[in-house]
Parts: sequence; C-alpha cells; structure tokens
Amino acid sequence: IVSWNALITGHAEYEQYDEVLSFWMEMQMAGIAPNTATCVRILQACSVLEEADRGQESHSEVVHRGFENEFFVSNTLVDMYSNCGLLEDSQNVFSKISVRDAASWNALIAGYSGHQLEKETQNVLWEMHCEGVSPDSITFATLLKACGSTGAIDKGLDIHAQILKKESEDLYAGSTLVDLYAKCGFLQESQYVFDKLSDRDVVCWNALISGYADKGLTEEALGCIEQMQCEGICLDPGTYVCSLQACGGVGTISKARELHADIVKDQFEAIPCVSSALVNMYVKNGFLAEACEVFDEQTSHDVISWTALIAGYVEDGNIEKVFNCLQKMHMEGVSPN
RNA sequence: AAACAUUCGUUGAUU
Repeated sequence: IVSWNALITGHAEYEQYDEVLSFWMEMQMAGIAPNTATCVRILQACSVLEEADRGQESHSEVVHRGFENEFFVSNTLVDMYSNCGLLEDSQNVFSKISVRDAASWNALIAGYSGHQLEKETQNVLWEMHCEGVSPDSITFATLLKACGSTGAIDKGLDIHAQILKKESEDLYAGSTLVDLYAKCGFLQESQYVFDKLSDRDVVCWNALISGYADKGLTEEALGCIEQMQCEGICLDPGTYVCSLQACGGVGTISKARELHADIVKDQFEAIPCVSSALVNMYVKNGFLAEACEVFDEQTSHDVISWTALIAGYVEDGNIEKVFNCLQKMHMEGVSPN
C-alpha cells in the first residue's frame, strides 16, 4: 500500500493524472485496498480530467471503505463533482459534511460560479454568511475568475470593491484582477493593479503578459520578460506560452526565435503546452518547416498540436499534407474534435 | 525507514 501510494502521489504531483488512474486500476486488479490519501489523489485525478463516471465509481469505493466522512475526502468529493459539473451531487456531498471549513464552501462555490449559475452562487454565499463564515481571498479569486471567463466587468468591479474593503492585498485575488481587467480590455487598469501588488510572482506576471499578448502588443509583452529577469523572477513554462502568443504579427519572428532558444536553454521544450505554442507560433508566422521540426521533436502529439499544424497547411493550401496529417493522426489514435 | 492529503490566480490549436 505504501509503494502504491508513493507511485500514485508521485504522478499526481507531476500532474500525470492519466497515470494516476491507470495505477488505480492496476491496484484494484491486484486487490489492494486504498486508504484515505489514495482516495484523495484518485478523486483529484477524476476532477482534473473531468472524468465524471470514474469519479462516481471512486465515490462508491470511498463509501464502501467508510471514508466518506473523512475530512479531506469529503472536500475532495465536492471539488470533483463541482469540476465535473455534477452540481447536485456536489451539493449532496456538501450537505452531508458535518464540519465545513472554508475549503468546503469554496469548492461548492467554484462549481456554481464556474458553470455560470449566478443565482445558486449567490445563494451559497448567503448561506455561508448566515453560518458566520466569511469569504476569504480564495472565495474572491473564485468569483473573479468566473467574471473573467464571461467578461462580466461590472460584477468584477463590485467584487474588487469588496476586496478593497475587507482583505489586505492578496496575491491570488490580485492576479485574478490583473487577468480580469486584461480580459475585459482594460490594460491600464490591469497594469495598475499589477503595479500595486507588492510580492509579484510568476503567475501575476504571466497574467499581465497574457493580457498584452492577447491584444497583439508584442513590445509590452516582451518588455515584461526583461523586467522579470531584472527582478530575478524565473520564467516558467506559462511565461513562454504567453509570450509566444504575442509573437504572431509581422516582425516578431526574430524575438520569437530568441524565446525558442531560451526555452531550449531552460529545458521546457518537451512540455506539451510549450511545444505546441511553438508549433503554433511558427505556423502563425508562416514558417511551416520550422513548425514541422518542432512538431517532429514532440514525444507525443495531442489534438492541439495536430490542429495547429493542420491549420497551417490549410492556410497554405496544401491539401495533400492536410490529409496526410489526418491519416497519421488517426494512426496515432488521436481523434479530431 | 518510506506515501500524508482537500478549495483559489496565468498559459497552447480549431470553432
């Protein structure tokens, strides 16, 4: 059991959730009983992969083992159902929790607000208030994220005001605000909130860069990178992905090549989202040969990198290559979406 | 001897 758990948590930490689930299957076949830590990891994997069916199976397993009321387990169940969009189940599990903490509430709220169910979200917030639990910075970040994904700037402003009243500044809520303003097209506000954050980490930088990239402001986006380096903040894979997105326009290819070189230096080229961002960047700039080169170096291709490459050939009018790709894609067991 | 856990912020293609 110890070594199984080591395997499972190890993979979970590296975000290899598919592996978590396949180990879990092996574990079941070997007839080894999970403990609460294993169950948490498995549910987490189902949550991230939005595997509702397997989540439900695992829920029965949890009940069968008598872990249902274990503290971490029940919160993870709420999270899993929330993430999978099974909000009734989420609510059911939540209702059965005897001692609810902020995480329980936040997981439920994330489910409702993430699925744009405003009324339900408000209801939960109200219930929370009635039970004397006040929203924390995570609650705010959750609510703001929902505003960002729908571009609901009014609501975002409202929450921003509430935060200013209550919370001392918080990095999570701060980054979400940077992101929210950027997504709604208010880049100055985004920059302003960003400037006011005292401890800036890589994620809030990335949010800012992503805002500039989205609007095609290559200079600004790449300027951020320089500043980050000055401040001694390490660029992470996300930074490169955001920055590469800023390199779609004319005259950006040389900067993009520099980024590519840095990515190689930092050994991020094998990370799927980074390499597909590279493929995409070369495609957008019309360098299909280089796109292909990066693509071929990938250890495995997912739908996204296939689609990026195919889109390039379509743009190029190279029908033959398009069909070629579709065939190879099929052979690799990747189905188009 | 070993795993110790849940909620939150940024990021890839197409539509």
